[in-house]
Amino acid sequence: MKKKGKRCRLKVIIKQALSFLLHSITKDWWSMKVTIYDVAKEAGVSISTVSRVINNTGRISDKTRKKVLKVMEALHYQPSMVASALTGKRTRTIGLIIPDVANPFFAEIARKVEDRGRELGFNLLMCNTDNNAETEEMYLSLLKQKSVDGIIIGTTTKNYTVLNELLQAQFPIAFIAQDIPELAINVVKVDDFLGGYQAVSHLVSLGHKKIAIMLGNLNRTSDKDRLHAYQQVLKESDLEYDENLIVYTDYSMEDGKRAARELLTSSQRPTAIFACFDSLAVGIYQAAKELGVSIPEDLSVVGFDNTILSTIVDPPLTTVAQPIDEMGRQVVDLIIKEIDGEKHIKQRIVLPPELVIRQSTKRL
Amino acid sequence: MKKKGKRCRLKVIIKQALSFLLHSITKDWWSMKVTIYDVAKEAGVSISTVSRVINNTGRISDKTRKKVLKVMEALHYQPSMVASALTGKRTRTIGLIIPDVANPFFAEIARKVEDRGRELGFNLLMCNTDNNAETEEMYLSLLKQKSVDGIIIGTTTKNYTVLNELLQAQFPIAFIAQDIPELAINVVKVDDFLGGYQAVSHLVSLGHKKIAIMLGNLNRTSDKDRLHAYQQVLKESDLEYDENLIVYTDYSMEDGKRAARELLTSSQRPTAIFACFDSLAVGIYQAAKELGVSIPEDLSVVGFDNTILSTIVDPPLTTVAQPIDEMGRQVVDLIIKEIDGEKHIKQRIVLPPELVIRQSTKRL
DNA sequence: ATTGTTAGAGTAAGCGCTTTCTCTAATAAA
DNA sequence: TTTATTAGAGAAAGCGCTTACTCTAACAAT
Repeated sequence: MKKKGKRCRLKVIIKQALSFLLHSITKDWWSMKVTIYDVAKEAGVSISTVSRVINNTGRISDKTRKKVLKVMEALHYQPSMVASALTGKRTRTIGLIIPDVANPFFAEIARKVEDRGRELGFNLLMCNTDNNAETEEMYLSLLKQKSVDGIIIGTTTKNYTVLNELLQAQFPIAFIAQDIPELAINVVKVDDFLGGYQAVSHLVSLGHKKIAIMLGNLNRTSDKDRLHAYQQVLKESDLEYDENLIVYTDYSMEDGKRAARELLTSSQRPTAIFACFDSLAVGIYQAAKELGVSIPEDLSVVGFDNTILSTIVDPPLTTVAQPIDEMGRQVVDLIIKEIDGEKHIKQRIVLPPELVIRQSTKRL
Repeated sequence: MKKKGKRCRLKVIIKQALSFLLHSITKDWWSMKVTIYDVAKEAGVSISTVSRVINNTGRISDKTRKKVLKVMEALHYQPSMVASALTGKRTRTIGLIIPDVANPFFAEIARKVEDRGRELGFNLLMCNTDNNAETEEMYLSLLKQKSVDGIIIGTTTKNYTVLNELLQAQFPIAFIAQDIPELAINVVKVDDFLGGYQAVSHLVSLGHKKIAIMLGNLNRTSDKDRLHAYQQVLKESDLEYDENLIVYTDYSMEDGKRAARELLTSSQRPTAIFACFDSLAVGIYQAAKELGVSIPEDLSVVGFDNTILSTIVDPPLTTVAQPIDEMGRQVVDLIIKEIDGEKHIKQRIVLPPELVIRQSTKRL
């Protein structure tokens, strides 16, 4: 009575007083959290035995196991993951840091990641940062505080400090659609160079000579790679490289629209644009419509991502497909492999893109 | 040495041996999880004192507080939320159950909910169920096991059993864009009847007489309300009510497309369709395009939601706007109020919709 | 000078589990 | 029959924190 003092007070007294009812009552009407102690007492065994049947570890006689299981069911017992997390087990939760779920590309990624996570018994803590470094840093350390088992990052991190700390702490981290070449990290991404190459080649093969490229900032390796591809195709095709046709913007529709408006009204109006994200491409559609430029007659557009957007716009957008399904699946597998710690080696998985030709591009 | 046996072993020995370095070293290179004990020892106080400065409770002299804070910083100490959750404090995590983040409507909701949650210091555990009852039930109990502080539901639950259990257990729950009229629960939603009324009235005012409605299943109160509005407008306008113009489907683009194809090729082809979700409307656009039916010339379409989709399609979609921002904000506020337990009264918050007229509707 | 307060800080129990030991009884080996 | 094993289960420590309670020294009141 002294030892487990508090535990022995009101709660237990009531439980005991009513325990005779427990066998016949299946509904958890009383809803006082039932713990492993309650199960143990009710089953007449020790908590360690109960723990063993929960985790299916150690040796237990079949009779005991059955008895405990029955009681667990009768009491509607559900082990507290908080408690088990405290004693060293995983939280079975992973953090997902992305710029913005409202952006279809990331929404689709989030969906796939969650799906795979669920299959493997992990939940997703979703964090939107708008690529804001502070928010990102906040989340990074918050997630650690919450003891998530790992973090999947899809944002343009520049938080090398925090990141390095986590990395050094052996904290499981994996990047999706995003890379930091100078770090030994887990990455799953599409082959951006190849994707860019396919996109621009396609345009060139259609006879376009004045091809613009619209991209985010160069901190993103993916953007950089796509730009390099663009440059290389131009060079290989002996096309003139015009600085004015390189447009830096952000990643939203509005950004694309703004940039496109400028581009389309300039004296150097291109006949084709390679937009590094579908969302930018949509912005281009809108600007074009405003300006009476018709796609693909007056302007060919190639996007990147192959999100749902590309099938919705009119005309359907020719775009470079990222294997979002596969990517989502693989990051999760990657990070869980690291979580399980089976002498995991950090690796980069680069998946092939696929040019999906629809109706936004036309021979000149 | 016996009392805190394990705690006093290798880890602490190493820590002590190296403690003289701690003042000068700011990087957490050694990355052994630093606990409240380390801070206490380093600061020369008891853990309860450290706890007090962390939580800013009880009385502490300024001198002590400063000292402790300094050590916390030096050691890069971050309290474990798992541990504090076990001792009765909140996990500061709420669960969000929706059908599918890849659906723009829910993606936008998820975003707003997360934003407000972040402002208030809560994280979001995201769960996609595809409206599958089993998945939903699984999540419901999993979230409880993970001790989330509350659950926001945006799916068409039929899990009255589990739900009732949670409700009876006083577990904080709030619904968004979704209601179960026969239960006393927290709900934030748009006025579906009014929205439907606006949509159909608009169509009627444009001279349409053969108006179809496309909706999900009637388990959703929202769909039911919109249908009732449809019926009421028809009645008020003395228009013929034709069962064949009521189309039940699901909520995805594909569903909309399929249903629209049928509707548009039937002998009873309507001149206007009220789609209960933007996604369905987009499906209609696609079917219409396939069939050479032009919008709005041959067919007027009104959507519902006002997601990003409605501005992307061509022509821009006339739709009933849900105040997603406000809704997201309010559910979070609602549920947090219940979490904080300030004698919270369950309530339904019904927000006004707004008909946004774009170019998908035309006078007959 | 004596007693009463109280500010400031420490002690220790407890949260609900996991896990290492330890112990007992039953079975196998001698 | 005696001893060695071992299957099965309990005891107890510990995870990192919160908090009720206790204690002490300093100051105020008498």
